[in-house]
Amino acid sequence: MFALVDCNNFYASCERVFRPDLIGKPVVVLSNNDGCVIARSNEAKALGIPMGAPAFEYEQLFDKNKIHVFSANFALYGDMSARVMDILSHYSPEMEIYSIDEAFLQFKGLEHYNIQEYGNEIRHKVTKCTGIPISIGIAPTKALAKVANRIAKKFPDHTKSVYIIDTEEKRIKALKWLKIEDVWGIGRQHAKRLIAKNIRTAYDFTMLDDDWVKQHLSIVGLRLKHDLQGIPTFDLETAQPKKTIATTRTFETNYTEYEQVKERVSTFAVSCAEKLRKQHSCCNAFMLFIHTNPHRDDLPRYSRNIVVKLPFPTNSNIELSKFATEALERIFIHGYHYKRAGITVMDFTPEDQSQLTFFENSDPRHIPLMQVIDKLNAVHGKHIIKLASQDKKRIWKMKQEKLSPRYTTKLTDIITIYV
DNA sequence: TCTGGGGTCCTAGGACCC
DNA sequence: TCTGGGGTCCTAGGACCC
Repeated sequence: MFALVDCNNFYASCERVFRPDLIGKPVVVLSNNDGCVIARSNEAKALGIPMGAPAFEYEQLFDKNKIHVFSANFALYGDMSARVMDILSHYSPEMEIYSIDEAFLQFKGLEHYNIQEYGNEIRHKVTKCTGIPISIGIAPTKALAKVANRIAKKFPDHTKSVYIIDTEEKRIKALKWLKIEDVWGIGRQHAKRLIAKNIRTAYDFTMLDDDWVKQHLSIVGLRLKHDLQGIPTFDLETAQPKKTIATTRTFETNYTEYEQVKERVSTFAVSCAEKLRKQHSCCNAFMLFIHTNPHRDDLPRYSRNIVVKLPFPTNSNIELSKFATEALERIFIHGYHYKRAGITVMDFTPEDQSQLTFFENSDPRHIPLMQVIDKLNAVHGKHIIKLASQDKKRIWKMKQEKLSPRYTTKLTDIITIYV
């Protein structure tokens, strides 16, 4: 059996852990730059705030309904996630962390356990130790565990937030209940096509012909169909090193000057280099993009990206920053109002086996240098050491007007308890 | 009028997830 | 005025090999 454990309204729940006065009240969390809504408590959902709602359009609604608004506090969410995952790992040696707020557990050798009680215990433990409410779906396959989780979430009173699909009757009932557009792996495009064919539920989908599914939804869709039929098709996946790593940001204001954009690009390159070193990879290529605000019709639009193959693999801040700013020179055009830029590094080789090339190589002195920089940044705070091309005067800042304290990761932000 | 039969690798685009 | 930031996989088609 697989269990899918999912934290309820995760970011909103993290904020509430340290603000218990907000329990039962509407809470939303905004994306970077306080741009749009990325998490909502149940009360906020009930008030009709959609996922991705632009904050500026909903300001009045927030005020009118006394909705508590938070800027994204990823330091807090990442730390709370680690706590939840740590607890979950005690309940099964086989676990896949699927996202910041979800994990699959595989249950083996629990045939003589009462699975329902086991699920209740996990739920109780996580809530007690972290304050984060969770829902658990348990079923013979991963896709069905996803379905069960949805039921647990939708009917918390009935299920006590733990639902098990362990009979054919339950499987069919669940699939007939689940709308096709809510099936894990069926996105907008597929849903549209399926509804046009009068496939309205997950059950209808499992009744389709294999060949048709494969032809229209590829092998991915066919595997999903089998998994929903109760034939185990998806295995637990172990953490793999990433194949691409990106750092991209929307700017708080429009940038018109090359120097402004160059500073951001240099910082994105450094961020990618740091992430590369964390997984002991070097990149052989990257993609840089810049574009103007696509939502503004009154300003001329410009959007370009450039893929650069490197002469040698690297994960040095200095080299990557240099290549990135050189690439920027090639696509930057004066006169536009730039709103967003980003870098994706790709085509990785392991750090310890980068091939020396004939003509040009990564500067070997950068290896110990980067080690020292990483160490200093780890001990003395993020980014105490920067390149001269980065943000000396802090010319940029992110809009974060409603940021909560870093309760769990910064000593000065720790809560005070009055006894 | 008739024009072979295999492969591999790479890339762009499209779909999906959180 | 103000609209996020990451990832994965698959397929088709083109370029190239013999």
